Parts: sequence; structure tokens; C-alpha cells
Amino acid sequence: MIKLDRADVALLEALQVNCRLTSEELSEIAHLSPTACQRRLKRLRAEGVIEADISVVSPKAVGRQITMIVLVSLERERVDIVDRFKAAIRDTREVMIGYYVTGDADFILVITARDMEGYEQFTRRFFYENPDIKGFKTMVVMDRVKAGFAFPIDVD
Amino acid sequence: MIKLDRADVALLEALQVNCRLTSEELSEIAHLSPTACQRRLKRLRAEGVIEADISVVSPKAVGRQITMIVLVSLERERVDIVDRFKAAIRDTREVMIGYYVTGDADFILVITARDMEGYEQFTRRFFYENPDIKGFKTMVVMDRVKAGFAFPIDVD
DNA sequence: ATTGTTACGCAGGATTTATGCATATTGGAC
DNA sequence: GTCCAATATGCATAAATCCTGCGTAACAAT
Repeated sequence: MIKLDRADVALLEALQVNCRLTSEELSEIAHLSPTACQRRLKRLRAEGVIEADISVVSPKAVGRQITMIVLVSLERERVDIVDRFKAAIRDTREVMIGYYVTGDADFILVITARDMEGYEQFTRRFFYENPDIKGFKTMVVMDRVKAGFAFPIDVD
Repeated sequence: MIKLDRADVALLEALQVNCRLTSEELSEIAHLSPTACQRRLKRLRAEGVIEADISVVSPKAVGRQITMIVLVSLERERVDIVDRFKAAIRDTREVMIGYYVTGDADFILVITARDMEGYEQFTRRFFYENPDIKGFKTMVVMDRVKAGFAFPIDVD
């Protein structure tokens, strides 16, 4: 785990919400000069603390009308099967989020599709044609109440 | 739904992965001048197609060792109760993602905590003390296989 | 205390973004 | 098809922002 001071935390919390802030704006938040802020960000990105800087696109605005939560159970929890499914998740662009979990299912996925027909086609390709999968259960997202990855960060 | 041409799509798909690309880099992707790319992004942001530009921070790197998926069931599916819980989701920073869903549960949440103790404290505050909640079920995330919001976008 | 390392702020250069203008393209009416 | 208004484009340039080098300050170890 990386050692973070108060300024790092302030920067990270701000950037989790808006990563297009200028160094000037960040300097006000972190109480450092703009240059120091830049350097810290450079370090935080190099160290993998900041994993990515991404734009969140509204699925609905671009024609992806449905979002599905899918609980997936595998035939067996063997390492090779798990790893194979992890790779499938990473290689499949319709899968926005994929977590390997304990509990009711082995994996939980968040998937977008144009419509139900699109989702059905996806299930055919991704689930039914995959012999590693024992079953899956779908929940339709009716409202993306909150979609982000921001969380509170504590000073070390 | 917003009308998107090939260039818009190329831009959006690139920015879903990396929103720190320069206009020059984007111009190569979209086959437009850098200025035109800037204008398109300005429009896409103004129209809400791009909802946010965010940095994804590694929870583990900053001491948030556990991520939980929580299925929440409400006492009743009355509008006021649902809206109240949606507001609670939005107001609670530990909740990174919150979807209102059909199926086994009413809501599905993604929550980070420092450790099990931190998660327990959170459940006390957020679930047990909320009379609107009938029950909740937790799944521990063992591997954040894929965490992002990128999906494929079709040309209109 | 000293010393070495790391981080800082400042100044200035390099790069990127924003803006205004002229021109090109597109969409709608006929 | 033509014509015209609206919209989008690329270019040039101004403004803003980022990056780098340097000297100094701060910190950690002894």
C-alpha cells in the first residue's frame, strides 16, 4: 500500500469526481503549487494508484437502452475455468464491469445492450455457447442511480 | 437519443478508455482536425453524452482492501421509499455504484471499505439503522476483474 | 548537529486548448 | 436538380496550461 499524505488524498478525491481539473484548480484543493500537484499526479499514475482516466458515457444517450446485472455460476470452481472466464470478461466489450465474488454466484457482471434482442444475442454468444457456465441470472437495471468509482480515501 | 456519426463514435470509444488524449491524438482517431475534435467533445459534454470524466483510483492501493456487492430489498416498493433510498445512495460516498433493479433484489450496490470492521460499521449505519430496508445480502469481491464503464457504441 | 535524498516553488519554454474567421458541407424547401 | 440558411470544418493565432530545469527548502537517517 502506498503512503498518502493529506494533499495526495485531496487530489485523489477531487479527481475521482472530475479528472479534467487544471493544475491551478488542483493547487487550490491541495494547498500546493500547480507544479507540485502535477508531479504528484505523475507519481500517482506511475504507481498505479490512479488506474485510469476515463470518460463516462451515458449508455442511453448512445442507444444502449438496457443495462443488465448478471450473476454467473460456473460448472466448477477450478482455476483454469475461472481464469478462462476472467479472460472472457476482459475480452468482451459489452461487459463493462466484472467481479469475481463469493456468495450466490461466482461472478457478477454489468452488461449494456441496445435492446432486449441485442441482449439475447449477447447471452447466446457469451453464456449459452460457453460450456464452462452452469447458469446465470439476470436483473434488469431500471435506474442507474449512481455510476462511478469514487469512494472516500483516508490519510495514512 | 443523440445523433452520432462515425467520428463521434470513434471519439467516445477512445475516451471511454483514456480521456487524457490530446486533440492531436483524437484527430488521428476521428480523422478530423484537432479543432473539430475539441468542438465535438464540447458538444458531447454539453449534451450529457459524456456524463463525467473521472480518475479510477485503485481501492487497494489506498487502503480500501475490500469491495462488496450488496443486494438490498426494501420493506415495500413504494415510490417515496424507493426515492428515499436512491437519495441515500447518492449521498453516501462509500457506495460507488448503485442500480435500481428487477429480480432478486430491489437495489444492487458496490461498496468499498478499509476492512471487515469498516464494512460492519457501514452496514450498521447504512442498513440496520434504515427502517426502509427489509434485508440485504453481501457478496465479497475477490477480484475486480474488470472495472470501467466502457462499452461498444454503434453509429446511428 | 551534518548529510543525502526528496519535494518544493519559480521562471520560462513547450504544448495544448480556445477563439475568430473564412470556407465547405449539409439539410430542407422548392 | 437548384438555392439558401444553418451548421461544421480547418487554419491561424491568442490564451491557457503543462512540462522542465534550477535553486532552495524540507525531511529522514545518522
